[in-house]
Amino acid sequence: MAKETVTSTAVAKRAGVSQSAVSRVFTPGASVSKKTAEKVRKAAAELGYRPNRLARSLIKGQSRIIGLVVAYLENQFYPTVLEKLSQSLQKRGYHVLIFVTNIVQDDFDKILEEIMDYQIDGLIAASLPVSADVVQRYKVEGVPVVMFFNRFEADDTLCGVTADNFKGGRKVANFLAAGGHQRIAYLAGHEAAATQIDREAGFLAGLAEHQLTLYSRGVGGFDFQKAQEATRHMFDVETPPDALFAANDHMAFAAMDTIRFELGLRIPEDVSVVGYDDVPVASWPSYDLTTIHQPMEHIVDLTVEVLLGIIEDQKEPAGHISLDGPLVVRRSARIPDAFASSQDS
Amino acid sequence: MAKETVTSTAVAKRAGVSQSAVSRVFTPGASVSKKTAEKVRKAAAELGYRPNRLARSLIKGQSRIIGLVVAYLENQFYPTVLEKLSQSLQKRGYHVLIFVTNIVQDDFDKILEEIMDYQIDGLIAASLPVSADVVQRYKVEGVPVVMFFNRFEADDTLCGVTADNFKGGRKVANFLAAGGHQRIAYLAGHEAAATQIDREAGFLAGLAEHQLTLYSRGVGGFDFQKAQEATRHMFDVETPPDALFAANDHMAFAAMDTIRFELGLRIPEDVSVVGYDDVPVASWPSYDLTTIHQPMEHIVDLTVEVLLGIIEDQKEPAGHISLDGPLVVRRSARIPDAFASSQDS
DNA sequence: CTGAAAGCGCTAACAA
DNA sequence: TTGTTAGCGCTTTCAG
Repeated sequence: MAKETVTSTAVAKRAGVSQSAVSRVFTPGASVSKKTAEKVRKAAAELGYRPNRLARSLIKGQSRIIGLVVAYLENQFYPTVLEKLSQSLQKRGYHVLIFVTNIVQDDFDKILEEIMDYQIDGLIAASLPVSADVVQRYKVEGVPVVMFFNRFEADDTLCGVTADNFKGGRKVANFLAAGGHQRIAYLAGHEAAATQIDREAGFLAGLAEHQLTLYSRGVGGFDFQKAQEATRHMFDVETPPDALFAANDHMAFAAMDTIRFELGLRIPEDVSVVGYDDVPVASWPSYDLTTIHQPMEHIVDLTVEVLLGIIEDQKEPAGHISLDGPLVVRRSARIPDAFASSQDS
Repeated sequence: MAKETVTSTAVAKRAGVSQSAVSRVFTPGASVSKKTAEKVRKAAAELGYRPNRLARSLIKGQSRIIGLVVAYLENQFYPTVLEKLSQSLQKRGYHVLIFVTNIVQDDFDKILEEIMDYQIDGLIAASLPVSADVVQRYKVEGVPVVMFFNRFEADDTLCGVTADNFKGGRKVANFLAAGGHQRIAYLAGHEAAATQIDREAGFLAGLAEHQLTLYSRGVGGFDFQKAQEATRHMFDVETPPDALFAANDHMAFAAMDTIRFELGLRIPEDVSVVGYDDVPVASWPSYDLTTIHQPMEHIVDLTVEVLLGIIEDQKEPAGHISLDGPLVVRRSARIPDAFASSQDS
């Protein structure tokens, strides 16, 4: 019940050594004799002593806390990322202070300030539709920032790891073109979002390479309901699209449900649907969605590595790294012969 | 670039006041003259000063950090919970240090120690299949612990908020019985899990009230694939079940996919399926799952309230609170006349 | 290798 | 209302 803090001084007294001796025992590379260490360890164990990280942080000027700012947590994609990230960081002795934010700008600024107050050692920002300079400001304040699943402006001073959304979009275009589709539609995400912009750009570029243009375009804003509405709208025409590329899986599911259950069309016979992300649900039989796989584990690993590289080894930020992800061919879209055995494109 | 820490002393110097004056300006209920406050604010702004929370925490003995330990992050249910929780806490000036753990016991102990090192003000543990006494130990050390989505042993000293899983299970039994089902199967989760045990107990109790017994039982361990296998197994008999209650939605989806696409049975004509949780996907047209709704927001709110009550007002732990959740009637299960308009049971 | 002493940046009595 | 003075629990010189 009583929250009596066991301090290093208490341990020192009990072990019959100085307080600094205790400190040394709990400091990895310090020089202590075996005998002292033993005495101290014993006393510490008896008292249930554990060093106070806050006090240590205050001195060392580093907290071993990494701030994580995420928006869009409802996205099916994040849980796994969070898990990986947190575990990966834990393994290296860091912990994650999490901040969930809406997309509202001023919120974001306030949150960022709050984070900084914890003297975090680094910041990871995911999927923030934020102008680079907001983050920039904090980077200048001395806190390394790595972004991921994000978009990077021409600004080369920020570093980040991301999937190559442009390439991914183009892959989808190739795939759909190879499938002989004639009326290809695109279901866009949140217009300002990094991923949205790049995926669409890549997709359009890919179509152009095949002398194709977009048949129609709807905006789903990465939202299930909005995606459904947009789909209805795009298909409510004399000759509906024969293929649809959704900017992420979440919207692809929405579209598929609408196409099948409201419009009564068959997938992939009448319409091919392709998504982006390869979230777990994509492989569920009900959807069996053809989609671009995000090399998530790889992205997370790299993000951690880059960030800790900056923090611990003063390494220069690596700039933008973008990782390629394969097209996972399932059965929601017509399969061209060339892709018959699910290979990458 | 240079990470020069702006301290309160620097601000004091610039404002021409004492360092403690600066401190007071940034301490909510302190007495400072308007004039001083202004001077200090100005100087602080110019220097870009923000108080160092770590230093403050060291003195006050409280960090305004809440530890959150979660297992099973892959469950579709958590993202939303995390978001709500984090935002709710942020609003009250606390932040969340997150720890993701596997179900391995010794891992858990280590993690808990690490958390404590941050001098967290409170701990929220979600869905941990952990013996009460591990957490107990920490509670004794003076850190309030609230668990949620969890199970509570007879041990009444721990407090927690949870959905009333027993009642929920019984509701499902009533519903299925009212639907005239004769061969009712149950798809169990992780055998040791809190939710699993209570839901099944309630379900069986409910069946008994209607002179029914379980037709068959499979174990899916809250895992998609395992749930599919268990379903296959349960239905691979001469006369398969005509109703299936899955211990959570995730497994219900797995079961539905197997029932429809592998077994070629119709839902709900041939088999009724009911889940538990009411995750977002449950309302998607492909599944349209009848399920017990978890009053998640309510649970989260209450959890925060209880925890902060203990921390800030020294309130006595409230013991176990369990919240009732309604049955959401959709179309994955035959609808008895009595339930025709989707009401609670 | 070890103890003494000086802080890290801040809050909280205590006088003034 | 203010400045002065102790620390919070720990790390880190600096002598010894």
